[in-house]
Amino acid sequence: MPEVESDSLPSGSVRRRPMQRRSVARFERMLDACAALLDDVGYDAMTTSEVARRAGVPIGTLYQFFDGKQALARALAERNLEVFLERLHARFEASPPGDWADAASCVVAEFVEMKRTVPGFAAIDFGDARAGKLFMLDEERQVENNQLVAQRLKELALTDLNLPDDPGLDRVLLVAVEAADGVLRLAFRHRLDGDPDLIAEAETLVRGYLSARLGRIDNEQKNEPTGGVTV
Amino acid sequence: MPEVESDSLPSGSVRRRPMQRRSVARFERMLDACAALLDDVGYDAMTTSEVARRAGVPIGTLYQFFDGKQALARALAERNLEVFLERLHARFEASPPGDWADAASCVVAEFVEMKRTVPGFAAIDFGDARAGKLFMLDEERQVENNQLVAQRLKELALTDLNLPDDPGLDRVLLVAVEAADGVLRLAFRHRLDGDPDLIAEAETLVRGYLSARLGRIDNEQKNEPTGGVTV
DNA sequence: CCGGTAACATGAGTGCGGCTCATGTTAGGA
DNA sequence: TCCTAACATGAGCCGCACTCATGTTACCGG
Repeated sequence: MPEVESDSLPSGSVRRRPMQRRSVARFERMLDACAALLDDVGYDAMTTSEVARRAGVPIGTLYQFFDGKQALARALAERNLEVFLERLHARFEASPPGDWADAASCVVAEFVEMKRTVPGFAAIDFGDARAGKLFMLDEERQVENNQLVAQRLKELALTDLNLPDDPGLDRVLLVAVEAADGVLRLAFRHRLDGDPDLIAEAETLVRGYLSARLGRIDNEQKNEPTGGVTV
Repeated sequence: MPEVESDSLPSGSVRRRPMQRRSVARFERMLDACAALLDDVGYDAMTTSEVARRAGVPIGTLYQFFDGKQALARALAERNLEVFLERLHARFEASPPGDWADAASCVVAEFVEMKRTVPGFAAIDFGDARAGKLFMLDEERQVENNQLVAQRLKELALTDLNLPDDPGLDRVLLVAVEAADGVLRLAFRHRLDGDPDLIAEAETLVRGYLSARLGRIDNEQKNEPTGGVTV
């Protein structure tokens, strides 16, 4: 019988979620070790046995909780996504953006902050499509990666702020997330702190796209539902 | 085919380039087998021994020409990049685009055509950052992936068409390529022929960005050298 | 307090796939 | 015709992801 808490994280990537208190700490330690190792040597050179060694658990224990190396990274990415959404929530409450473009700037800023401060986040973030299968939680509907991220961002934007909904909003946000993610990953490839020019460019790109697609909130032009970007 | 051709491909990813005629055919066969296998099972499930088997060569021969599995994929990606640039050149000659936005549409169209017709291209294209190290040809300057693609596209656009150059053009093209690449990969993730809505959206995204950044050719506004996108 | 059961723990071992290397064969020039 | 370098070969090595048989601890009903 369950000793403690309700599962806040999606459990699609873990083999067995710790039920007793003693194993909860080990569970987190394994994720921490994974994150540290990702920063040190990268995903390919990371070995599961080294993760286990750094976490101070035998290799068998690791495989009791995670389906494998990829699932381990996925679990870390899921934890990071929750952290990201929490931080974004706090940022939205501190100074609520007025339109989608400003909201996009918030998202970019928080993403950059995560890259700079959260262990393992620079090496493999929740949008990372490494092996093409992170976040493929639902085999049939194939919800994965940035699609999930975009979904969560939409919910956050529609509840926290009450930005206007829009037909096709899902696709627009998905495209924006995918594009920004690519440029931002590029910005952090060669510089630990991120290339500021490329970061700015990512923000410009997504702001321009969202403004053109969803319109400013002050002059809401709801005509041209599927029209092109008129720059 | 000449006996000994000048190396048109960058040789950074091959261990030994075939000098004698007999080995040239095998070289290509190995790349073809790699491409077919990528389509069949994907990169992770692809084994070098199976590539060798399908190409009809012993495993040792494969490793005489390629540094390893990753280098094999990289060599294929390099070959695909050359094919892509040739096709793009032909497309430009057939109907030359007038500005950067139209040129971008050409690039997107040809990229989609490649995804649909070239074996292995859907699974791993030249912009694919699988393992994060494709096209890292130059260890010191770290020229890789889409950075190289953007470079080649710039040369092609400035020579074939004579579009106006621009300060910061390199970065703008790099961002455009990275963004479009991400969205297009998404478009082809779940549909062999590509999601037409997402393809259209990728085109919209990059057209809008380039128009805002580089301006239309008819009203060339060279003011605001580093200014934001005014949508 | 005492079993009983399920969660938890352990690490030697297995299978597999990337890659090597010692040895043999062919091509092309002098 | 011989010599050298390019080419060819496949059994085997090595490292790593992952398993499994066996043991230990926590929790609960009685």
